[in-house]
Amino acid sequence: MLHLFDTAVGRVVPFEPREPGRVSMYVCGPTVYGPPHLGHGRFSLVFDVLRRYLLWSGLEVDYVSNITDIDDKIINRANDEGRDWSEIATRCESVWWRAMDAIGVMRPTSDPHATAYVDEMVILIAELIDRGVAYVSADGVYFSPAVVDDYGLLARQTIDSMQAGARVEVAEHKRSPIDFALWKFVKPGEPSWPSPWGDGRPGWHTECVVMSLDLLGDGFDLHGGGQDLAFPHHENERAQAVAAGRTFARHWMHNGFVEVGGEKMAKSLGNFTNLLDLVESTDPRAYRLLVLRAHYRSPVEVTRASTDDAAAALRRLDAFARRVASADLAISPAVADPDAIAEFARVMDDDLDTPAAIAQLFSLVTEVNTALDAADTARATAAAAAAFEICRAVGLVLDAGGSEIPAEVLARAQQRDQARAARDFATADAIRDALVAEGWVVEDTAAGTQVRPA
RNA sequence: GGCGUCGUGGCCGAGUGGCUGAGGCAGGGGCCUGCAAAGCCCUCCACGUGGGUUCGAUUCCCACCGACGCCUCCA
Repeated sequence: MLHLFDTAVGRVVPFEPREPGRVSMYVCGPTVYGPPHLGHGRFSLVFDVLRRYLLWSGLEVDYVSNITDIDDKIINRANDEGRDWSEIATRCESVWWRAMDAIGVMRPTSDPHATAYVDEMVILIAELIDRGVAYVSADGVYFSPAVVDDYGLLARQTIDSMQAGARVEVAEHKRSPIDFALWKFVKPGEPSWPSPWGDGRPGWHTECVVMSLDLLGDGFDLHGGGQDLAFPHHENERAQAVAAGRTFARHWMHNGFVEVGGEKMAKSLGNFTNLLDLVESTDPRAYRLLVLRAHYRSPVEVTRASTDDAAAALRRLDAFARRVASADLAISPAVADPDAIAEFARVMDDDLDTPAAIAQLFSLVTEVNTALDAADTARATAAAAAAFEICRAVGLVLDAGGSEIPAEVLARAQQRDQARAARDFATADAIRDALVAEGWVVEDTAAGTQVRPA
């Protein structure tokens, strides 16, 4: 059975779905006001891997990930650029999906938008006011988290110790520094929606509460996101749900940061790499491999050197895939080495130990290569099938070649084989040198000269 | 100030109270090859510092040094 670290209890615990055989998960998606960066890419990959592993394990997965399409940052950018806020949101959202597709992240089962849930948010806010845990102030409606007994659960801090913090500003309209806005009254030039307390727009933390509960129901299985979302965002979501008498997420999962030069990558720090820039400058699969090689809770350093390193590792996997393809083995999930599959499941079930799984994958590659060298087809087939199962479970797509090679190039490869057969190595080498100079990788195999793009 | 994480070889990055330590990349040697490439085999290189607990610590505890994160912008 899968075990995951639960932020709410601070340790690895069994992950038991509310409904056997079916997992409901909610992953906090982006606020669409700018290009996605590597940090967005990481959380998307981490939860994509979890989702695929659950699917691979035979479970159904309801995967909800929101698009925050109304927010201060969107409005600010719209004002800066003299555009409509919705235009910013729409454009950034399309860039978001392009980036997700590029790194091979499965589309969510549903992708609710905050603006489509304003009515539901108003209902929740009214409920919180009725219960006396939220109040109307001069500039909006605020929530008092102090009423929630275990507030600070996800922050792993008590309210008192948080208030000792120097950064907490006492906004003039709040009763307590830790209170947060559920509803912000409209200011000139801002988009707004009607509410019983005045026109305005929702605060950030409310949307995820209504959307997750609406689409996944009370007591859904897992709520996740980047570590910086644990507090305040998730803490505040949870506080609202609890205060409204609802049962919220059963399990909380947060992934570690992407770092650059040992420092967190963040838009606010201005040290971010645009996700699309990364996938355009290197093999997009390299980022997935890089993320898989680190444990999801550890920070991962992403530099040109580390992506190049991952790309090089990928070349070994692709070479393996090509070799298996040309060996014409009868590969299917059914013939996968059961011991290898059991070992893979064992390490993945241990808090998603993808580094161990990747290590195992490379061991299987070596095993297959050795078996093929020894013409041990049975061994090679079982190990290769297991390796492909691992790849499938973590969403790693290997390239077994098969791309279109121009007939003219194939003709020259044939000429080279003829020259080699005639032991005319000068001609053979000249042909190879010419092909290499044109950007082809040339390899000799039992089946003759093989050519593929470099 | 409060809370917390981390410090592993040339690089990335796992892991463990003792059989000495995943994996990848890079480096060296060998096998294979007409020569290469790919592949296989072997190999160099590590547990921040100082104490403590222990028969034994890289792994547990304490201190220190250093890095980083959260304390309502943040994936």
